[in-house]
Amino acid sequence: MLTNARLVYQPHDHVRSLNAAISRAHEICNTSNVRLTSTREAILKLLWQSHQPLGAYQLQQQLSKVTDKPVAPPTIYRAIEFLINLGLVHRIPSLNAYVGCPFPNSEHSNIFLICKSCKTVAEVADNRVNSLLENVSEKATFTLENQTIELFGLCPNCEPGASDE
Amino acid sequence: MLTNARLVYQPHDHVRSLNAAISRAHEICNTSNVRLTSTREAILKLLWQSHQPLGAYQLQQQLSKVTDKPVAPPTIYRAIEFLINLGLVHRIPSLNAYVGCPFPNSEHSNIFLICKSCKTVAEVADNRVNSLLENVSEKATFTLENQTIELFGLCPNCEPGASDE
DNA sequence: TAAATGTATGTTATATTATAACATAGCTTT
DNA sequence: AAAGCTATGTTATAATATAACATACATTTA
Repeated sequence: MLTNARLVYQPHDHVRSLNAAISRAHEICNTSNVRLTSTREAILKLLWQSHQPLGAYQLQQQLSKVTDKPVAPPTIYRAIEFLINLGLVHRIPSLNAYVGCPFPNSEHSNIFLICKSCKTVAEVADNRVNSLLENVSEKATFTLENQTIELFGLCPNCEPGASDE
Repeated sequence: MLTNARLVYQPHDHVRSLNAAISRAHEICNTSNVRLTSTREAILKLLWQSHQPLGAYQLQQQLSKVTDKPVAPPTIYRAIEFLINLGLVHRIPSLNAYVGCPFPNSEHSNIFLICKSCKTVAEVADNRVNSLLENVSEKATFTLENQTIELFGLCPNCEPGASDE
């Protein structure tokens, strides 16, 4: 099982993990022969810095601050679309919001753990889920192509019985 | 495994299944001591008649035709909210659209099989999925409350190798 | 190096989805 | 029939997303 749950739920070195992730993203773009322009990189950074998913208009505000000039929605949506196509970012449909993918490039099952209290989103990939859903689809004679799994509940920090409360 | 896949994917007697479903809905409302008013019932019928999920503004148009008078968005959203709370209707977040639930009242896992081609949505409930996701959540120390699982692909009627092509 | 081409961004307007706030109507109990 | 609750009507607007066309920037080719 692949997950960023510990990373998300615990304090950690943002700068270091961010730099690694950005290098990784540049590699991925080079491989695909596409450009990680400054706008796209900025959006990706904003998303990776936040464990809460960000909406397009939140990104607009934040990008506008960073670049110190106005930014219009299409700019944001274009960057998001680009990043999603590369698997660097995911959309959380029930929140109309976007998160950086912690393990880009790997085939995975897109399971999001969405905390109802603090809105933090962790991502999990588990092959057993993939095969079970494959099996469920087959039984219904449905040809599965991809999936989005949203789990709502409480993260360890917001769970009433949490140790540090 | 509980599913309406056969019903959805094959021709069937709409009127009969609709009447049964409406009676069922009335029972559920009586039990909960709430009212299935004519607007609410009309919305529910529209959703049950369609195997494609309907958006709020599609429902607005259709309801307006049925009742032969203008209907404003809040009317639709209120009815939808009411029906969702009773478990009679589900929202499909990635489509911003709504479907009638084929097995209201039963605890289930909300697995939607969404056909990319014809947009038809079937629903499946499978306890194995529930327990696996429970397990996945535990491993991430996440307390699971509820979930939405959207599977995208091709329904049997749209699958290239379908028998009746 | 300049023209040609393709890719990315800027800009304006508008579509689509959803909700807030307050007024009116319609049951239901007393 | 008055009071209280639930549901609906009405108007306005918020929040999310895209269309369409103009401009700029990058990359190749001549």
